[in-house]
Amino acid sequence: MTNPLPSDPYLALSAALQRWAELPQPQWLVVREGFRRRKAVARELVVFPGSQSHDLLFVSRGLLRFFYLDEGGRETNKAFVAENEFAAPLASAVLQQPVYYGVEALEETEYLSMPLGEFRALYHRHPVFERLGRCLAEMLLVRKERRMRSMLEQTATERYRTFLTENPLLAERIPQYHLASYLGITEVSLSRLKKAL
Amino acid sequence: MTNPLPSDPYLALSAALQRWAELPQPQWLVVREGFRRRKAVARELVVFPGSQSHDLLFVSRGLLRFFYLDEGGRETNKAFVAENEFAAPLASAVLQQPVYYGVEALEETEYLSMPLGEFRALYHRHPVFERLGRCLAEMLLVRKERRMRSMLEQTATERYRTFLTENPLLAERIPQYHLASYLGITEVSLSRLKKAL
DNA sequence: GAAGCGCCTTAACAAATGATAAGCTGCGCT
DNA sequence: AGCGCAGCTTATCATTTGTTAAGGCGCTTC
Repeated sequence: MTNPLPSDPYLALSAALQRWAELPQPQWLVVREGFRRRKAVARELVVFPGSQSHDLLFVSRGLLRFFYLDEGGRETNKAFVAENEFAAPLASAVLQQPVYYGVEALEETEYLSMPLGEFRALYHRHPVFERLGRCLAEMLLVRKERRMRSMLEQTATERYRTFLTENPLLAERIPQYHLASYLGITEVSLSRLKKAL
Repeated sequence: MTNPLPSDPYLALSAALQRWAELPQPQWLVVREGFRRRKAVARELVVFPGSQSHDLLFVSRGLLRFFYLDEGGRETNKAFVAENEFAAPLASAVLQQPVYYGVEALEETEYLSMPLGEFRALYHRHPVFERLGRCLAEMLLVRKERRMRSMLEQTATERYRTFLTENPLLAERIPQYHLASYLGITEVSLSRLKKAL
């Protein structure tokens, strides 16, 4: 049985943005205009690696997997982004490079998408947009900082345990082999250290 | 023989900021007022791990080493910051937590320091400060993104080679065992893979 | 129910890395 | 010169992780 009253993704977006800055109605309308509503079925490729289009994403339902793709064709999971979370190829945009990762939907996913160039152009229009941009960058930084520290300080086993405690619900939605890649090990190795409790 | 005309660190700071946004004279003076000039001798501890004071740093001469300190007392190098580079415990400030890393001068270092809380308070005073804050966060994000990708996709050997090609001069200023820690391996292991060319 | 597929586990072996200890080298100091 | 120390290397062995291959389990599809 699905939710009989599906919440408006734009409502969720508005709430998320308001947590960063008080967004006056006129400016909110500009943002709302920029974001397009999109859907992806499970296993659908949302962003193709090497894409020239940079999009700011906001997931309202479902789960996205972000992955690097090396020359050998091997994937390494970079992040998982679920409900009410943002994602953006900020580094690529700043450096004016094509997006170097791909995005795949792990479940049927509903999300909002706005060209990052368009969003960044707003910075010059009104200070509140600049603030949103700062908060976006800071949020991404905090996320990456936590991950970086975890990778440098912890062993694979510790990283796994940490992930489970911090994302108990999310862990059940992610296939083991994708989680392993995210933790920086192989599926076999993860299975092994799980057995060792 | 030292430089007979030592450049003004504030001049370097101004140039660095101007690269991010056109900073009008009055606002520049506010920033300049906030930054204090400091020096550290080689091996001096600039920031003690767990410190409650969050500082925005700008190195004008020398080299700083940023390191995590785990419960067992073991250090892991998080970053090296040299001339004309910024560093800031943005994640800690955003989450309102004590700084979870330490900073040590690897050489005699001259730097400018401003309380991060003071800097962030400026965001509400003028849009140009907000822009500087955004650019600061974006820069830190780009730096961390590159590092993260390198850690996930590359082997220790590849990371070492990459570091050498991208920072040939810096590599010679960093002791091997500190570089090893930065690369996520031990000093012994680095020595080993160097021999294997 | 048989076949196919996705996901997970297990086993056996190879490779990479850690831990510990010992020794080498350059350099500053007295 | 002799000493002490910091930084680097080397050797040895233990541990972790990767690789490859095989099989199990549940689910869907025909």
